[in-house]
Amino acid sequence: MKLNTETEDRIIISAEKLFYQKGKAGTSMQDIADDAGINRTLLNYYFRSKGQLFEAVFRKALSSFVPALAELLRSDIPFEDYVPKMIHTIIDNMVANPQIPVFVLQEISSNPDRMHQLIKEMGIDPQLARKTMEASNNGGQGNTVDFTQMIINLISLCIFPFAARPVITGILFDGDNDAFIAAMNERKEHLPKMFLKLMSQNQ
Amino acid sequence: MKLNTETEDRIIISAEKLFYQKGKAGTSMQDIADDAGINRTLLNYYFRSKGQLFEAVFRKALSSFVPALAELLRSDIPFEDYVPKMIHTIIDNMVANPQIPVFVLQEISSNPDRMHQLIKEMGIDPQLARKTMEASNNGGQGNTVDFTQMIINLISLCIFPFAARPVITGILFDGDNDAFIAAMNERKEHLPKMFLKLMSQNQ
DNA sequence: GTCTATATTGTGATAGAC
DNA sequence: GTCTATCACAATATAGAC
Repeated sequence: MKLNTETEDRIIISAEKLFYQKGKAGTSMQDIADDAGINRTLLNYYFRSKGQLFEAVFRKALSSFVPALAELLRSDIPFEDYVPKMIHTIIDNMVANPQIPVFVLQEISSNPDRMHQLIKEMGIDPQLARKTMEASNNGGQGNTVDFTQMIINLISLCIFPFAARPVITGILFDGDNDAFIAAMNERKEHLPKMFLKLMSQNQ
Repeated sequence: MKLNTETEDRIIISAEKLFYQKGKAGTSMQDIADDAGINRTLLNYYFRSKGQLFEAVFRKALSSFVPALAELLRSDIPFEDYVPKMIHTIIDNMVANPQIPVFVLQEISSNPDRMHQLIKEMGIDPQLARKTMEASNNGGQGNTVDFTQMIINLISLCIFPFAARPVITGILFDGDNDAFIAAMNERKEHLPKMFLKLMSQNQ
């Protein structure tokens, strides 16, 4: 087709950059147009409204990491087998797009009502999730509570450091962003070891 | 003094509520005035500008949990001794104010340049933090790397669940917010046990 | 301290020429 | 597809009456 879809791409790229950093309300259509180097009205031509443009960016952000999380809940292979794989997947995703966690969490926090709808769209069935949790937990003494906590631990350990990246880099790595990234990559080995130790003791 | 400072308090209360949920740009002065049930121009009378009102709210939010984190980095008692205390302190703080993590992280993400200034104001010396980390780590084989990771783990495990509260409540607790809070309180016992196991094995 | 009125600028969105 | 011109409205902020 036309090579002119280039314009649409530039809009998306600039919109992502600015929405990620400043949020929806903190970014004006003019800001995006300026960043993309195009006329402001073209944003309306391609996406009709700011809301629809934001929606496109938000969905794209979700789709970049939700499938991995959904698999975590849906999979029926033993928990300890896919923990290392999940950790690698999530952290690699976060290193590639460190701004997404805060962006998504802020949007969900602003519009909590969306969660129901989003959970459906993401193909996550809470009932199934719970069933999976209980089933996977058959080895131990039936401590299902610990299993729920384990999932919370897993995503917390993988995602939070990126949500708090400026803080952690500033305080623990003296502003050195490369050191932060290196530490995150180390975590891909560090965290699985941790989980293995915990699980070998727990059952 | 005058009981009329009541007005100022109502402004702060409404501003916190709205800024926490919708962010700075997502909240208008009119929104705050309406929520507080007062005239819009009174906001300017008391705080001069939206920026200064936001600043007051932001500082107050920081001061609600930064001291605890600062102590975590500054303290010279052995790591394993104050881990349980820190976990209790942080989680209790988060239960009382679950919206603060996203609020603060979003603001810092929007204005990363502030970090330098904030670190100074919070009384945290990165050099001292590192020294403390290395000193506390004298028992083991000099694996300082793991110690940095441990601190990241500690704050991740305590704070992230609250940043992702709507997501976790929606997916893991079927929308039941009380169940979420209960799980968070359980974590005050669960997490210290976890850390004890890890540290007893690590050295 | 609290209100009304107003100044000023910014914003999202559309119509219509090219 | 891209631009200019324009609209309606919302936003922050201030001046001045009470």
